[in-house]
Amino acid sequence: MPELPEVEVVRRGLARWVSGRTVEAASVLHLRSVRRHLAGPEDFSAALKGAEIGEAHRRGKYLWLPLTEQHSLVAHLGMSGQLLVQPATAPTETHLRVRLTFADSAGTDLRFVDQRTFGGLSVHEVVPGAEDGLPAVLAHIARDPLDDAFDEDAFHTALRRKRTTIKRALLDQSLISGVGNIYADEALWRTRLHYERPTATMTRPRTAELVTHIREVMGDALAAGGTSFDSLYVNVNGESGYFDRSLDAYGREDEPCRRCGTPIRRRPWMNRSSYFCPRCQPVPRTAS
DNA sequence: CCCCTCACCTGTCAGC
DNA sequence: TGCTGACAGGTGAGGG
Repeated sequence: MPELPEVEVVRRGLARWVSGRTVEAASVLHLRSVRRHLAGPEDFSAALKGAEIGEAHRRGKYLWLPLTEQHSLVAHLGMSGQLLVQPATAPTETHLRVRLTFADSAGTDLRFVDQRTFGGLSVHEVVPGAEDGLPAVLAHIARDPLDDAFDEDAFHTALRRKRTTIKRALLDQSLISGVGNIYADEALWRTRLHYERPTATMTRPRTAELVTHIREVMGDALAAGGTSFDSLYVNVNGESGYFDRSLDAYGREDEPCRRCGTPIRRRPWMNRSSYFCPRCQPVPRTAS
């Protein structure tokens, strides 16, 4: 499942292999993959036809490519999405949903492949005056912690104001973007925070520590997964080597905590799972 | 307004 | 062998 580091790898691949090219045609092979393009698939294809693709941008797990001064193509990979630059002659993937062809002689196309169709592509209006072509529909997404413009003070203030728990807050994209279930558990383990810690009890130094650990865990993942983009493939798959080697909490139920040896526990949480060390990350004394 | 739950989607795997 | 259900989880609509 692509999280921020994987999406950043995709962004770099798009920048290298797609930016600057002119779209010849866009074919929609699965309606659900363009459901966020409210004007429908024909309008989606028409908006892309003949457009010159601009610089590749990312905020959290969203990607966008400016098409004109007023419109950008937005991509979200969801749970299983991939953007692949393939030789035009390569066989059609089982879950190919959208294909873009280009008006040049490079001989490659851009394919959106998505088994579970949680992700999608859509064209949206740009925030007026936004030089990076930021689509208005993404304006509410907070900066991510790898972004120079990430505002740690504002994040801390928002945490203090909320009456919720820390892991919910980490997954709230309007507070901080790019953190998914896996990196939330990893960062909380590194910070020795229980996932149900009330956000209102966070101190400024504790927030700073947490943000540092989020940056580190994402940076480690980017370093481990960032080697494959220098190829013909704009590759994302959840099987990056990082996941196999470097996780301390996520997916390690009953395995010993790498700090204290206590078995890692798994708890059902919001229709998913939370993994934590019951000794390093004790349950907060108060639940409110 | 704020917070929480759940639908959406498909492939894999454990258990019967 | 074949069926059933749990699980994976980002996002946003809708309910309380």
